[in-house]
Amino acid sequence: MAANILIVDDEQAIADLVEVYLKNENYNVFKFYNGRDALNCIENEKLDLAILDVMLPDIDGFSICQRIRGKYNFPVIMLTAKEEEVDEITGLTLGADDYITKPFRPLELVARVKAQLRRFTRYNTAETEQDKRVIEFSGLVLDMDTHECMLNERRLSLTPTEFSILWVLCSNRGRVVSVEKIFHEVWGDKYFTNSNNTVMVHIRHIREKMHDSAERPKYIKTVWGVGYKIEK
Amino acid sequence: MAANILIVDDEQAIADLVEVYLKNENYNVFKFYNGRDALNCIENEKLDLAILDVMLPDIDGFSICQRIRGKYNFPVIMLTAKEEEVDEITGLTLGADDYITKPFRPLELVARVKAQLRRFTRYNTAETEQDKRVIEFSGLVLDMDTHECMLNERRLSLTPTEFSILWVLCSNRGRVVSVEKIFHEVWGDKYFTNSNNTVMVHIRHIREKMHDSAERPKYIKTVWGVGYKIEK
DNA sequence: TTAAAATCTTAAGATTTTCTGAATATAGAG
DNA sequence: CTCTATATTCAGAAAATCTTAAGATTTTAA
Repeated sequence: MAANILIVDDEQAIADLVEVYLKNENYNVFKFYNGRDALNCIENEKLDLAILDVMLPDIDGFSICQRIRGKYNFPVIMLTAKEEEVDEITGLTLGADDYITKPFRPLELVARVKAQLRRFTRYNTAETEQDKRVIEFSGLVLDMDTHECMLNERRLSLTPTEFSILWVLCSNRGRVVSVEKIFHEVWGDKYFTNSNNTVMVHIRHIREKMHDSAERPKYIKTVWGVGYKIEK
Repeated sequence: MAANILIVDDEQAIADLVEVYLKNENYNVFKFYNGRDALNCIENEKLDLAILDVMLPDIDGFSICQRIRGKYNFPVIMLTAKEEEVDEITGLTLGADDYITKPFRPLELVARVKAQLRRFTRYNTAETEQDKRVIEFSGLVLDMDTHECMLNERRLSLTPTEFSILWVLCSNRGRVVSVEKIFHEVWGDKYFTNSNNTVMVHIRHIREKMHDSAERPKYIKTVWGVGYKIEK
């Protein structure tokens, strides 16, 4: 059975985005644009995790978090705008299990959600490849927590974007991943444009660091007309 | 029971085309040329999927998508024209489950629709031959996701068009497929002309890669005056 | 706060792959 | 044998991908 997740953010675009990515992972999503409705949901639904924006027009995220802590026992992830960094410590001490600063990568959000759910054994049962925070196969090791990447004992220093792209490719290995999908996963929809080759340039850089070549690639293969692929 | 699918596009030709292909797959199609009528349909019909053009004269696809997200729980596929201004598109595609850029192949559209419907278990029950994304029989394996093709353990590297044509032949195996039908499936009606032999050339290339010959073909047989056929 | 470094994005052009149409050849039907 | 449908070949056009580099932006360090 899928976990029930609450998302509250008065920025509807953010809440909607989060909803899409969570639904994509087959979670049940309860979405609200204000604190009042969220509190109501908390009382009436059996939740497994809550994602709360700190700044809400009516009841702020901290208060909601405290309310949850008082009566329930499920993890809470706080969303904070970059400018509110001062409050980070406060939020944590008030009992949030994790916090994410906006803007965030869908990939990152989903990874954090899974990490929190994992702490509650109920959802440990069928851990798929996609749920892992460390990917390791044929000489390649990727660690989502540290963003470290090792290839045959050699350490590749990847930039955040490069790491994210490689992560997407690796967590879908054996399958072809379209450029569109990479965009979707790494940047999120709102940065989507049709006419740029940003992904390609990053792929190029990753290949370079892997000592891989486009013409006869050992790792990242080009599937013409479809996308990129890493062999199983 | 067949799924209910909404298609909205102010380019009537596109909407009509999509309608034809979806009806061909026995879906119930609700077709509209503007956003207002579409919204009305969303409220009154029990939909299973929506295909929305981003640029509509009255209410844009993005708004419709948000409206759906807010109240319902079915997948949304967005249609975007490649030529559309980047600025217009940025931010407009938020929240869709998949994207297809125009022009697209009917085959591709149908495949994406099925992929989305599959995510909703309700329609998993009676998966027919046509719904599959992998075709496998007598030593031949075609994978729609990766565009990979294996013939007796040997890997054929087909171009996108070649793959599409072979897919059409295989998914209709045992039956003769006319050149016109191949055109219809792979390119869509509007590109159909009688005065070229493009399909033939592609068939030739496919046969070559299969080590097949026209005079005594093992796989793709020529049915004089009718079309091509792959034995069951 | 400012400067330096790292990273990201964009754009233009090069390269590679794929598609198409024309010319010509071959094979089957009547 | 003739007519027509299908096959073959190939070259130019079109499309997708790759490469490079410069400028913009963000992060880090002083």
